[in-house]
Amino acid sequence: MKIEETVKILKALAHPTRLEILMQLKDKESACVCTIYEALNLEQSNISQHLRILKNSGILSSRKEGQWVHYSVTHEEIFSILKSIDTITSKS
Amino acid sequence: MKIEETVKILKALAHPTRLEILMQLKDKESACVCTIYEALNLEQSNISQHLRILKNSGILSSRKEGQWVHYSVTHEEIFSILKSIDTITSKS
DNA sequence: TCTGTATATAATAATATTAGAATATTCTAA
DNA sequence: TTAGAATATTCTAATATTATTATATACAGA
Repeated sequence: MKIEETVKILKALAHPTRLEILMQLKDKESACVCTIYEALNLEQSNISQHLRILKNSGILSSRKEGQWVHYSVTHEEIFSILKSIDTITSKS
Repeated sequence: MKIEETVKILKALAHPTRLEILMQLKDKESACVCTIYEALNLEQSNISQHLRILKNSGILSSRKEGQWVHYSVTHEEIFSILKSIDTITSKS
C-alpha cells in the first residue's frame, strides 16, 4: 500500500462538502461547477477550493467546455469506497 | 448516506500511523497494544491516541485481557475500502 | 501491600484545514 | 474592444489535528 497516496485520497474524501459534491456526480457523466454549487448552496469560492482538493487527489478530473468547467469522477472505485462505508454505518 | 458518520470514518482512516496500525491488524484476529507500538516504533502515548480515534469511529474494537488490551478490526469492509484505494493508486 | 508493566489521559505548542471576502482570470457575446 | 458571466486564486482569522511530555490508572506478581 502506498501510504501517502492513500492518505491523500482519504483526506480529500473526508469532508461533508466534498462528499456532497461526489453525490452530485453520482450516476452522472460529469457536472458543471455552476450546477454543483447551486445544488449545494455554498460560496462559489468555497466550492472551487473543494473541487481543487478533489482534483489534486486524483478523485476528480475536469475539462473546460467554453465558459464552463465540467468535473467528473476519475475512478468508479470511489463509489465502492462510499458503499463499503455505508455498509459499515448501516450496521451500527 | 449518513454524511457525518461517513466523514468520521474517513477522517479516522486518513492518517499514516492509523493506516499502519490497520496493516498490523490485517489477517489477524486481534493484536495487543504492545505488539502494535513495538512494530511501529512510535511513542506509546501517540499510538494510544491513534487507537482511541480508530475506536471512536467504530473502526476498531478493544477488549481487555488481564494486563493487556487487544484491538481488532470491527468490520472487514475496512479492508475493502483500502483495497479500492489501492486499485485507484495503482492505475496512476 | 508495594512495585513494575501496560495502557490511557491531559496539557500544550506546532501545524494544517477551513470558510469567507476580495480579487483575478478566462471566456462569450455584443 | 468592452461588459458580464463562470470559475479560480489569494489572504486571513477561526478552528481542528498533531506529536510530545508529563502524569494517571489498572492490573499482576512478589
